[in-house]
Amino acid sequence: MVKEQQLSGSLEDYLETIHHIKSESGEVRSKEVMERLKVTAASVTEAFHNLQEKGLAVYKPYEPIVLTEKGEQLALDIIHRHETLSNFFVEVLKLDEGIADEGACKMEHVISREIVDRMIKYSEYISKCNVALSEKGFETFESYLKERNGTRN
Amino acid sequence: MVKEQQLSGSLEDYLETIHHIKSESGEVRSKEVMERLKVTAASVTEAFHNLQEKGLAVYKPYEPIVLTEKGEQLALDIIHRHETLSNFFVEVLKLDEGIADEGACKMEHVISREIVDRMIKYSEYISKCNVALSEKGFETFESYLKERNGTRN
DNA sequence: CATCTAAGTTTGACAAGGCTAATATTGCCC
DNA sequence: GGGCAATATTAGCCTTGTCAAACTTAGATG
Repeated sequence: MVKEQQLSGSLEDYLETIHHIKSESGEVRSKEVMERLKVTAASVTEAFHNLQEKGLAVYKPYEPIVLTEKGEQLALDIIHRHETLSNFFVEVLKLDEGIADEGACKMEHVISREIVDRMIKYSEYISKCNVALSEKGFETFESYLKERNGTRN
Repeated sequence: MVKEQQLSGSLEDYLETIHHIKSESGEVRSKEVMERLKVTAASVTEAFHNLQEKGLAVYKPYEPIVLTEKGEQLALDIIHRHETLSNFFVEVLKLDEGIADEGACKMEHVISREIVDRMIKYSEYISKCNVALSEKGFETFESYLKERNGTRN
C-alpha cells in the first residue's frame, strides 16, 4: 500500500486548480491560480513551496509550476470527487448547476471513498430507473418536485 | 434578516456536542466534551471562551457551560444538517450507519441549505417510490446493488 | 477544618493558511 | 541596452485551533 497523502482542503484546491489551468493553457503561472482561488500572490507562492516539499510539484521561482506524477494522480482524484458530487446533485437531486458545483467544491475535500462510489452507483441506477418509471407512467423525482411547486417549501 | 453567524467547523462540533451532552445528562462539563471530541482540556476551555465571546453560550470558569438561545438554535441547525445527511446516506444510498455517520460528521460543516432541503425531499420521494416499485416488481436500489455483488466494485 | 485529588484553567509554543508591504525578477518596448 | 510594468517572492504579522506543562479550584474525606 503506497503511503496515502492526507492533504488539507486548501492544498487540494491548489492541486485541482493547477491541473485545470494546465489542461486549458498548458502553462501554470502564479497569477492565474491567484485569480481563480481569490487569494493573494503571496499565498500562491507559499502553496507552491508546500506542494514542492510534499513532492507533488516541481517549482522554481519565477517559473511555471508543474505537477509530478503523484501530484497529478492526486489532482485527478480530487477532480473525480468533485465531478461525482456535482453530477449527483444535478442528475439525482435535480439541483441547479451553480448550486451543485458550489456544494461539490466544499464537500469534495471531506467526502469518503465509500460515499463517492455509492453515489456513482446510485446515479447509474437512477438513470435506468427513470426510464422505466416514465415508460410506465410513474412519478420521477422531477415531477414529484413540480407537483409541490405551489406548496410551502 | 438576523445576522448570520459563520461558524468554523470546529466550533460547530463543540456546539453540537454540548447540545447532546445537555440532552443526555443535563449538565455540560469540560471533561465530557473533551472525551467526546478527543481534544485536550485546554482546547475545550479555549472553545468555551470562544462560544461565550460570540454570544452562543454563558460560561464561568469551573462551572458548567450553558448555551444561549442563539447557541441553541445554531446547535439545532447543525444537528439537522447532520441528521439529514446521515439519513440520506442510509435510506437512499443504503450505506452502513457507521460510514453514513462518519460522512455526515465531516460534511455537515460545509453543506448548503439548498442541498440539505433537497435531500430531505428526495428521501420523502424515494420512500414512496420504493413502495410503488416493489409492488410492481421493479428493481429498487437495494436489489440493484445486490445484483452486482459478485462483480468487481 | 486541613488536605488531597480530580477537574478545570492559564500560559506559552506551534502549525497552517492567509494577508500586506516591501523587494526582486522578467520581459518587452523604445 | 535602459527602464518600466507586470509578475513573483520574501518578510513579517495575524488568526484559529491544537497541545503540554504548570497552576488553581472545588469538593470530598479523614
